[in-house]
Amino acid sequence: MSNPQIVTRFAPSPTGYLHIGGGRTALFNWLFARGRGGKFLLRIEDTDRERSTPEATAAILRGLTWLGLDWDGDVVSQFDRKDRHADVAHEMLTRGTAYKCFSTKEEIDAFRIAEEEAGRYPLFLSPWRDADPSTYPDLPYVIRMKAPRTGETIIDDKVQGKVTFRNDQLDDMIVLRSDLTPTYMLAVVVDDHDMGVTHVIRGDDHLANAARQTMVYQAMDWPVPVWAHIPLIHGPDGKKLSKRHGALGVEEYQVMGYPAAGMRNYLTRLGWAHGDAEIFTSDEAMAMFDLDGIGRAPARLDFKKLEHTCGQHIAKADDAALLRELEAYLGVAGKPPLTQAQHDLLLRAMYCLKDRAKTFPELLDKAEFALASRPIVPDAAAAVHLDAVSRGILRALTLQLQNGIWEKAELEHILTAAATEAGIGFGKLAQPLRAAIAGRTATPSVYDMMLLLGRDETVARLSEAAG
RNA sequence: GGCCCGUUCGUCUAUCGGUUAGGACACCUGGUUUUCAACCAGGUAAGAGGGGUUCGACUCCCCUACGGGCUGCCA
Repeated sequence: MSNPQIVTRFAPSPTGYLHIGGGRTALFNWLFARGRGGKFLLRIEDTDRERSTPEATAAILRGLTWLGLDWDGDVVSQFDRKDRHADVAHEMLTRGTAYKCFSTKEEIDAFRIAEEEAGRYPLFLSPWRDADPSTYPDLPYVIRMKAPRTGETIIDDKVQGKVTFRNDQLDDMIVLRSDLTPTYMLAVVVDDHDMGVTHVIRGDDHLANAARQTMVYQAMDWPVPVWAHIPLIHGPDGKKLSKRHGALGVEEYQVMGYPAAGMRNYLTRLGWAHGDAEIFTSDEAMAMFDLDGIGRAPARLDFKKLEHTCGQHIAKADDAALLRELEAYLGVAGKPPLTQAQHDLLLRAMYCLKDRAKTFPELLDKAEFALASRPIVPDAAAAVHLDAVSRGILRALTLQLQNGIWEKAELEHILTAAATEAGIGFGKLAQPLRAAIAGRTATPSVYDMMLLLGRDETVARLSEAAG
């Protein structure tokens, strides 16, 4: 079962929260590695000192943790490895696969602008590429890769297929900046190589980069990893996901009350399929997941399906685990924590709550009977069921409930008889009961609630409502 | 502008030259029901457009349209 040669990684840049698309990328890497006994590594691409923040790193780690995506080993900071990156850049120099370029940023910018205005492709070709080192000035320089100028570079991508790039379309990219810090193009390759990454699964915005990165691998004589560039997620309107679509950060989904297992399931199925499999656990997903099941087209977010998937997972969840996740939700959503009594009652009630909710807010709403304390204040919809006639029936019922045995068969007997006596159907009786017991119109079965609450509490609520 | 990728029901997708184009969500109808949720039965709904190749194309090729990505001393 163990397949030690498989190593994947997730490598976000810490410039904000964990994006929902990033979460899915991480998920795919995690599923692929874990399903094959491989390793899933985490690297923070923090070489951009201007935009990287420790807060963002913390947010990314929180997001991954909430999603249940555990990584192997320590989190790698790309910035911490800058010396190694610089060493590799200099080794490329020695190997003759890179060169020093003394062109200034201003010169290059001016060149690009001029070329674009002339309607040409602004491909900058450094005059220093083949310069004699004896002519080098004593000025700051960058190290550029000496990329092949002819032929083509082929990316054999597990998702996109074979993608060909003409080498004369690619410039000699900078690998080491004039301040001696590495660029992303160099850092990713060096890190992926050093970390032993075998499969690079990432967003397809990196597809073109893969060609340039391949050149770095070749320049260093390193084995090129297996590529899998997955399409980005789009908003419901098919446009690139942006702020106006609402929730972008993974943590926002936690705050909205979606369970992590449901999120994982939904995100796995978004852009990936394995026959007709729709609802599955993460273990099942690991067993099924494969790179060629990933679609080539960007997928759109569909909240209805997300909710349905989450509902299925809530219904199947273990009571205690679900309650634990519910309490975590309460925390992040800024809602008051459960008292011990509420906790205990909710745990006993979970069996009749979990199959009627798709999200935690819904579950909480159905659980109102267990959370509220007397006096029960009915909401507007429930209040209409507590008219004079209903209150009379409730009053009569209260007397009978004080004596009977507190078990379902007996309660059924009493309630059915009460309905018959009042000349109404059971449904007509159930609504005032709900209003009195829970203050709501949508609740679990009245029997479940009465049994859970116990005789004293039930009778007290009924008599209060009866007035 | 150049290069690259994509396009099957409203949405996520199956299909890997021959199917009445299947499933799921959503929606509609009916049923069940103690409200909500769930559940059962049924239904509406798709190969972007145009050319080829082929006995036969959703599937292979080309063009167009639309969407996306890259084109930084950002990642």
